[in-house]
Amino acid sequence: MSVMTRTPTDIVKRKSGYHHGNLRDALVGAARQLLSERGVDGFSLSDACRQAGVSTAAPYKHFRDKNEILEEITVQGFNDLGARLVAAVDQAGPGTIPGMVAMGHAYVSFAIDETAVFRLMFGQHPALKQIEHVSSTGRGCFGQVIEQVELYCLRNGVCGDPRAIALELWTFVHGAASLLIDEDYQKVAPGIDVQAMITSVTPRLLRLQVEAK
Amino acid sequence: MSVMTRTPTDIVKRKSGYHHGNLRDALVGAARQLLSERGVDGFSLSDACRQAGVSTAAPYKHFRDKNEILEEITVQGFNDLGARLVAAVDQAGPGTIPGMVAMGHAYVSFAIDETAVFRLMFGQHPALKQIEHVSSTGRGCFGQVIEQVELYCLRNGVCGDPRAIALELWTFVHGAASLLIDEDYQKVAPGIDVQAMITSVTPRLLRLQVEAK
DNA sequence: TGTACATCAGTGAACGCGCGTTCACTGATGTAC
DNA sequence: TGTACATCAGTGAACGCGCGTTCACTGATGTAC
Repeated sequence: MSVMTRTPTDIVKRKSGYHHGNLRDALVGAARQLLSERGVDGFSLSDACRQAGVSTAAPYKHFRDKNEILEEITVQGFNDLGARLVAAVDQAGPGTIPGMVAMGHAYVSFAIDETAVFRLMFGQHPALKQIEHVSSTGRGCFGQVIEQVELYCLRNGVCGDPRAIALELWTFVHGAASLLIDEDYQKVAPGIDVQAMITSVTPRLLRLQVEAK
Repeated sequence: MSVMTRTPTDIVKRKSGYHHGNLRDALVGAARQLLSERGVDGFSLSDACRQAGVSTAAPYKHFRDKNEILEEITVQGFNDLGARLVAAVDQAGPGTIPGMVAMGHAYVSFAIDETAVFRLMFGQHPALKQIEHVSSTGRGCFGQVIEQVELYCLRNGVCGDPRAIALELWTFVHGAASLLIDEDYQKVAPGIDVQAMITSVTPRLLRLQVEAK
């Protein structure tokens, strides 16, 4: 039965009918796919096994438990997001407003492309929050935003606290991403162009520290 | 056994040992409490029955299924939030910046006080989003924010589109609430004063439409 | 005021389900000789 | 090059669990007479 449901990809990955060859990665891949299809709550380890064409006991040769797979996916997510942010700002111009805007756009794009992983990273999965490996990766991810704001402040003589500005940008962009993927905008502003809103708001948030009060 | 776990409140609610008297409300109350203790995912209808001191079949005399209870709680949540927003702006001054700030503070306070319900209202519970009764209540809730922004714009001669400004305010404040209740700030800015951040950002978002570009 | 009866909010036992995890096992692989 | 063997990534059957929901039932309530 499992032979019949085996996809070409699986066959390539397998070295033989018995040993999978790369089950660890295959399971993470299957989990990511199911996560994005069914959402965090609809995801089960058993499904991931079925998808990978392997018995439900097999994962325990590679992972402590179900949470360890989610942990790995979450850490990968923070690394992916971080890479996307850096790539975006590097291309659009570090220390410039377009660079900051590009980071905001990249954040939202990531949330759209990897909705389930995004929810895992920032949503309420209490077990994951406590794992040092996960939260330190997340911290590093945010650190890159601060660096960029600092660079912007230096170059443009903005006097506000870069950390505070970074938190404001993050807050806005995270709100946009959340309301978008949770489909809350749809009720109220169906055709909203979130990326344009970010383009419009970012420069204001960046320079406001100057003219505030 | 269920007699032993009955709380004084339950006894007051009961008219006799057999008929509960007010089971519908009692179940909604129990569900809300369990929701806030254990979160949306940890909540089960069976637990709510246990809490109400009633068999697991009893709810089906009052609700179609589990989702109908969650639906009721969500609608209540939108009404509560709407009432809080109106009360806040009325007290602080309709059409003024302090009034708008007060609405933002009230939004975040609601998320803190009613975290689980907040997640139900805005998070990913696909079944609820499709129910017209739920989404129209949510729409009404946002409508009040727009009204306030319109009033502000009228009084202060702001030329931007009130709807767009309201969306920006909502986005920021929702991001703040989300990052706060999901404990994402803690990793990165443990002592952050979110309400102060809203106080600081709101006036800027409100007048920015003027000086944009 | 007292009795017969319809109503319907409760009971409690049972159901099928899918889950995460464990267990003793099997068989492919790669290494030592 | 060929064989013996240790390793360990897989199997598949089973487990206990709690869930949402259904079922025939029971007994308290309120109404009609």
